[in-house]
Amino acid sequence: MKYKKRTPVTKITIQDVALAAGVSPATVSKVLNAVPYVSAETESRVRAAMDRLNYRPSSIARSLKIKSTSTLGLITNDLEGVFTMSMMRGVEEVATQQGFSVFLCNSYGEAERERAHLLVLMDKHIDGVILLNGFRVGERPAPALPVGNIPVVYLFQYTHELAVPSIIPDDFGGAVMGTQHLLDCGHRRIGVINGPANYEATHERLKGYRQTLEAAGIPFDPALIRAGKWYESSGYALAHELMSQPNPPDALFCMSDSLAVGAMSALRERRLRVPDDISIVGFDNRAFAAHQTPPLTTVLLPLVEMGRLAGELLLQAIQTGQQTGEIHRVPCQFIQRASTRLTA
Amino acid sequence: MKYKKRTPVTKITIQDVALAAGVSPATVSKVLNAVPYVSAETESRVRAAMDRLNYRPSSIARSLKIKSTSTLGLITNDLEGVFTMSMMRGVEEVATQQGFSVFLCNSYGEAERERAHLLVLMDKHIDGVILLNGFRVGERPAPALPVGNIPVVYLFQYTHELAVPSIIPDDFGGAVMGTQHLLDCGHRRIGVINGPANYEATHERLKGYRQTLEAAGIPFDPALIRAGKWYESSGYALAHELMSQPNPPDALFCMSDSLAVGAMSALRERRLRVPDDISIVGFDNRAFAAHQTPPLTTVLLPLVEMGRLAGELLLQAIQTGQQTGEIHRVPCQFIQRASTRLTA
DNA sequence: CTGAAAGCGCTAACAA
DNA sequence: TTGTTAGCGCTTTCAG
Repeated sequence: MKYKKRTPVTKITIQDVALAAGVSPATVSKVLNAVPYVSAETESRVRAAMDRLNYRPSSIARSLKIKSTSTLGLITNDLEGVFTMSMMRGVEEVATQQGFSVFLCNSYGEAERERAHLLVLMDKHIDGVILLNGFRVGERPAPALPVGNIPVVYLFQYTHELAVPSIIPDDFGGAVMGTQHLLDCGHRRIGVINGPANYEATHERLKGYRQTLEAAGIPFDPALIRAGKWYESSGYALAHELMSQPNPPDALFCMSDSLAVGAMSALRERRLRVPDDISIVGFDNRAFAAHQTPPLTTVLLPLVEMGRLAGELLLQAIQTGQQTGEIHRVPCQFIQRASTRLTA
Repeated sequence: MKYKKRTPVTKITIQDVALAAGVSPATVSKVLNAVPYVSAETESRVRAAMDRLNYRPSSIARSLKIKSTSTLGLITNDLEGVFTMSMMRGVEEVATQQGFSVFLCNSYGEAERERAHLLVLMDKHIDGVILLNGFRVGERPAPALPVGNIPVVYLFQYTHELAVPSIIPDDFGGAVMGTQHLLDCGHRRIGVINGPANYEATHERLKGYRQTLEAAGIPFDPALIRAGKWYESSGYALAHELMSQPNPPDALFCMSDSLAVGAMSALRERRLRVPDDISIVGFDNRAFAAHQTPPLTTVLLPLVEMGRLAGELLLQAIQTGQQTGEIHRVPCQFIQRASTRLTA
């Protein structure tokens, strides 16, 4: 009776519930937030009123009061990049699971747009932000706008200007896996078709290859190494080059699945059967890898897992209020399919 | 590793600005919202105070008052689908441009998750929602949760249960373009490699092909038509089938770029040069189409444009408060590259 | 255990 | 033109 009744046709508020349950709004708030010291009897009466009225608390009003929105921002520099999606999926997954929503923002790689997004995100009081790179792992500067004390994580990139977590794949480890598998298959002359030198990944992967080889007592032979673009056409051309040498490789480690597809097509032209005559391993585990003939053995880039980790680290930072400037290298995963096999 | 601890920071409010400018909060609000009848002198004083204090209004507080958040929800059933990204890009583009933010939600195609997302989106007071399909165009039921009076648009899908706008590509028109081009090149026996029958697109496209042929006075020959999966391997197999017939086609219209890539590889095996011996046209304009050898002539699926339209229609509905249950077919676009050419 | 009261930061009548 | 006054719907001391 002491609480003003409001028109029930509009939004149902905590007041309405209080009135219906014969308690005060404060009490309703308490059951809403699972605050202890509410009698079971009162609680059930309130709960009953809530779902009788079909009550849904307003996150806006709540946010205004508690200064937190259960919302995070995801700013990507490339919404078309081949790797972007999977990482986003991982982020969305853990965010949703923990009751957070994610704002999707595309900066197109432009600082000005990033600034603008950061501005509105901060106005909207997001609790944290992920800066996602869709192209290639690399270093980048601080956010285009000082984010004050809101937590940040770098995904598929890293920075030294801020003490925030970064998440990148373990390219080195992935190359070790691929190389070791080929070694285990009995191959001794393993050719490499790599990507452009301006990707850190190409160096990491080559290093992984080289180190694994040397650990197995096999000398590194520069004649077996080629590099070009990441595309199929490059794989095609370089495989031909590699195979037309006097002492050609008996296996090919292609540092992207596209490269591998191109190489397979060259191999086919040379009447070499995969995997009978030559084994081939790709990298990335793109969707099409499984649909090749034969299905491509490859090294999975742990994109979804990286996205998940990004989400987890961000949520953790939001909850604990602190974060460390650590670089997390997420391990790759070896995917055995039919383009490699044990040699006799 | 360095720890970054977050320090509490006192937010600057409209009060602070009012105080600093020697006016009332109401007046500051007025300049903020460009309400007329504020003297130029006062306005500039307020503005000065605002940026001296580095003031940023709280959208939360504002939203609570005005009951609108300049935010929309985007719920996709597939965050890995090949078409999803481009559509999202279009949506994000127009949203950002009009000062809206977009919440990214993945339903994984499950009604329960869609419901859950819708629930929190509505709690967060979004102004509208886009239901995006990442797989294939098709009909679907109403949203998994009654959305009351908030505007909805269906993207890459449509419904008859709700009078809301739907946006789909004009597959028929796209097929007409591809076929007409091949006709213009001088081809008369145009083979078709199609996708699975459980995609509406395959029927629309075949219809476009057939109608264009007949309009040109060329009888439809079922022997020239093949269908299978959308994958490369299918294109490869079906191209072989088609070409091993007594009277083989002199051109191939593949209803996806993947199919076209597979077909090209079969053609290469048969020692047929593209485009010298045979022309080939794809569909979709996936990223890899441009990187084939030769670069693939194809029909662009207008995904980004569709995303944009979805955003525009939604924003329009938000502004006008009304929407119509119309199905918008966005035209495809012909992309000429090097896999087709005029025959002598 | 429950409720009254005081806001969170902003907007919108209505006065002045 | 500008300021006063009420809230938007919720949380949170602090009394009772």
